[in-house]
Amino acid sequence: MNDDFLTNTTLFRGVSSEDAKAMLGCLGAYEKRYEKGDTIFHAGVCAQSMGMVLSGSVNIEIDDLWGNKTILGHVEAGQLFAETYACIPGEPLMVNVVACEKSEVLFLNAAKLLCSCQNSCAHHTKLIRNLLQISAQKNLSLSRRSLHTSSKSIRGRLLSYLSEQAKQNGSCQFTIPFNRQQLADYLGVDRSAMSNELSKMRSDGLLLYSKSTFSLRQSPHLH
Amino acid sequence: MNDDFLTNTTLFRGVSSEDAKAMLGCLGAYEKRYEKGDTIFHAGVCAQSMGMVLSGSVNIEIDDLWGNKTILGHVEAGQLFAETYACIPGEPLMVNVVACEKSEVLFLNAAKLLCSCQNSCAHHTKLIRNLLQISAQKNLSLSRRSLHTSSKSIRGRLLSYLSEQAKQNGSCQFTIPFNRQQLADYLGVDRSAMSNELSKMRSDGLLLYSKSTFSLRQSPHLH
DNA sequence: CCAAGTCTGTTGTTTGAACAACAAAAGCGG
DNA sequence: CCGCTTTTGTTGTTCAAACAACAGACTTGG
Repeated sequence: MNDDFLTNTTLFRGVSSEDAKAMLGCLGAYEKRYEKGDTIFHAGVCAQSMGMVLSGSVNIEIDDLWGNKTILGHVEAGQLFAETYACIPGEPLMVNVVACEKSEVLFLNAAKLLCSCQNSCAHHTKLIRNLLQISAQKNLSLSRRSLHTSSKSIRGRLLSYLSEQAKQNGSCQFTIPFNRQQLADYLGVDRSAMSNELSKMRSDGLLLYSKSTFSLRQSPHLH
Repeated sequence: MNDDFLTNTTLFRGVSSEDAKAMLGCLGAYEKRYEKGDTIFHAGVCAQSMGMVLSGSVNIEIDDLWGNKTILGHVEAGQLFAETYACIPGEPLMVNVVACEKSEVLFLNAAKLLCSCQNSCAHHTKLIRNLLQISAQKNLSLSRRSLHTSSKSIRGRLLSYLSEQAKQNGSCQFTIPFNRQQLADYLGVDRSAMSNELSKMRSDGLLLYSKSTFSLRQSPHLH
């Protein structure tokens, strides 16, 4: 792990690099590596720890009884996952956490983070404040997915998602963190139907793309 | 407001009734009344305050460009809304908050709650911890909706939602907080198609219902 | 470099859900 | 109590998306 990796994460923002490292012991931290496709947390278990992605990235997924996979979110280096469950001890996960690629994860003991131990860690309060921010952000990203899946048509969902990506990147050209199957799972539609719709949208002059890089044309707000 | 209303809310849990009341001034609190259907917060605005439902209930909704309404959640007396936006100053709401019925709302200034003013309010830290819990819970309820809308069929969505309601109520018979239109908006399906599917499920012997009260039969896990 | 596997795009078929329109029932206010 | 509004249920039609099957492009590792 890079020396100032932690200070640049949202969780440790405002804590010096040395202090952050010192806190790791107090938080029962340990690292682990995963290969692409490995399941880091299985739905149903109670997570003792929350995870911070050190490298690579992971997806938050729901698999229902009928085999549908739904991707709720994508977590990149520096970000947390399962912190929700960490804040509600005893709550079983309703999602799977799966490595998108070769990844390293830092686990932090949730109980230790939340308890107000007065000993070594003067920064506990800071961390809890940061965690509140992170939780609120996660709320937004869950709401955002609901927004993108609120349209009943594939085209509507694609436009909703893609125009937001463009906005987030501050450019009409951008690369998304999903391949076709993952994008389909995120938007809750069939992959082949989605590929088909993308073609139509291209021939309608709405956008260009190759692989995971998209380029939106002038009027993505029209349907 | 009842004398020990606040102490029984998740936000003020652990704070005495007197202390809670004393803090209200510090939090810039004020009350407001709404009629059924009134919009409390409009999407796009930046909420200065978060709301606590004192009586009645409100829905969190998304209206997309094509007129689809999606209900993300239902907030009852004692619970908060817009606290996500309170934690991320400057973030515009992507949802509408609409009164489900005649309701009273207590607004609390977000900035004042989050700042660590050392003056009167010794309980700020407590409140922030409670807010973290609340945020995590809201995360769960958003994830839960994603779970219930992950099936592509109306029946699958209904079964997912209804079996969870049964579990939450600890009984096969329970009353849901939605009417048909609201349930359809929550599950992201057409109301009439949903009514139709409910009839079929009844004649298939899966459940009984009248108005908003349902009674599940033995095997709600089959499709 | 080649072979095996993965990812993406294409097409045709089928189906389930949206939609529209209406009837019946329930709730509400005067 | 009666008329008006809202809610719920029913039916038929239409259409978009799921599904299945496949071909070509792209990766990857031996």
